[in-house]
Amino acid sequence: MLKIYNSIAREKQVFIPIVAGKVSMYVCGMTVYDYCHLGHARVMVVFDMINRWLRASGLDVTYVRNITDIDDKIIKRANDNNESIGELTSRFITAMDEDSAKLGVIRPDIEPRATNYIVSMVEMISKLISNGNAYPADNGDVFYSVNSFAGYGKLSGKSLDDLRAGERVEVDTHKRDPMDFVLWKSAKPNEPSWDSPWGKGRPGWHIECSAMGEQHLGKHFDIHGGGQDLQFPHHENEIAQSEAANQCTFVNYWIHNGFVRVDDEKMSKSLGNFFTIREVLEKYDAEVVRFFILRAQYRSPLNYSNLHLNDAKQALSRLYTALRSLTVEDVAIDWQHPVASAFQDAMNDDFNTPEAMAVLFELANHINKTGSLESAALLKKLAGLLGLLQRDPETFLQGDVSAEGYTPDEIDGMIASRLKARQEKDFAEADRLRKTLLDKGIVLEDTAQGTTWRRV
RNA sequence: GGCGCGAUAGCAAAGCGGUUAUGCAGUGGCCUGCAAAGCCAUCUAGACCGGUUCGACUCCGGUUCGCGCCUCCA
Repeated sequence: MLKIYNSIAREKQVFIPIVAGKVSMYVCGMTVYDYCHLGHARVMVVFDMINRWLRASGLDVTYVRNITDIDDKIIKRANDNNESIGELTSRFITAMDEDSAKLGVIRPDIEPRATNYIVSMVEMISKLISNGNAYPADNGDVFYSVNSFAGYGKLSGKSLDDLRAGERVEVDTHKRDPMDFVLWKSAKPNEPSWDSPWGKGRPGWHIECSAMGEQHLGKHFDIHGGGQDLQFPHHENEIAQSEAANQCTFVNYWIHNGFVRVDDEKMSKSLGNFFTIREVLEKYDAEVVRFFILRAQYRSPLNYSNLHLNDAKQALSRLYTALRSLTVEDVAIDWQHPVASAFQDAMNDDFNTPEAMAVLFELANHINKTGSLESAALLKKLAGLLGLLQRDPETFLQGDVSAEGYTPDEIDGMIASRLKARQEKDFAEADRLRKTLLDKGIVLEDTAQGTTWRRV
């Protein structure tokens, strides 16, 4: 029985799909004007893990993750770069796909781009106006009237009075209420624009997700996710739009993942303290990064540092070491098995990956003690549900993202020389060779089957 | 100012009203020519103050500190 922490209820709830056996899930994806950073990596990996677990649980999942390919920052960046918006966005969509593939993320079923759904957005805005939830202002913008929607604030736990008291919203004289937000922005010179009943313009940010969600998953669907920072105003506004337009509940379960931090501060563009995924992948194996992300519960803050990545690398090495030199068969998971059952319980408890991983380590310990092939098969299979441990162990243990030092052939040659020295009881020479390799980060391990090596 | 989240050992990170979380690092032992890996053992916990209870890291209240949202943000 899967339980999910539902942000709108502020508690864990048993997950009951709208249609038995099926799940409709929408996640707010990236605005493509720059490379993805580690915060984006967390969203991609966390919801990939959720997607995988829902499927492993036998559910038929439709996973939609949108791409925002039109907004202020994109327009500005394209101008700064002297390139077209299309060039800019397709460049960074390609980069995003590369990054996510490296992190072992399975592509969502549908990846809609905002600019392909302008018509749906215009329709939805028209509906909101005729329902009395939105109004065109005299400057050509169309605003959503927050006062017209009784449930405004139910996701973020904010009341309109509190929000107004915050008084951080810039006063726009065209708005009836300071909290009203824009659905349609009238075109300014040299900006991309589309025709609409209110003149040329482009959509506001929030409306795209309401429109694309409805197009692909219907007016009412199961799960909507994204980073914690989207809870307000983005998701709050989505609810206001969709529920006012469609007169029904928009989403049953809201899932928000915690931030990646640097020095206990949120990693963000505006703070400038972010690391791009590709920067990190220059130093660390992508699977180590994925392991690092899933080692924390998805709602907890996750501090990024080299120390923690190194720690994660050591831990993942332990799992791969347990599978080393074992021939693992691909068999179906027996969920009656107590270990598999413990893993399942952990995952069903709001996707508790740290506890699920503890089960994997207990399995590794058992394999190391007994050499059980059955346990090895189970370890690989369970870890696979998290998108981990699917490579050949030697490939992982001997891999080196920086690709410096000796080549495998050179290492094998030195191992052969060392073996000869050992046979001749010339341990000084044998140790010298071992030390030479160690200085380059190569550790030798003498086993009954011969000498193996790995990179530290 | 309003709303919310958190505080666990050297570091990271979970569950749990009473019984070893787990990983990394450390220490001792086994193994090894010596190592490494592995195995065994082991040291470091639950911010502070009250309350509930036979018993609290776990529940309740308060204090302190940290973080987030309230403006674009994953």
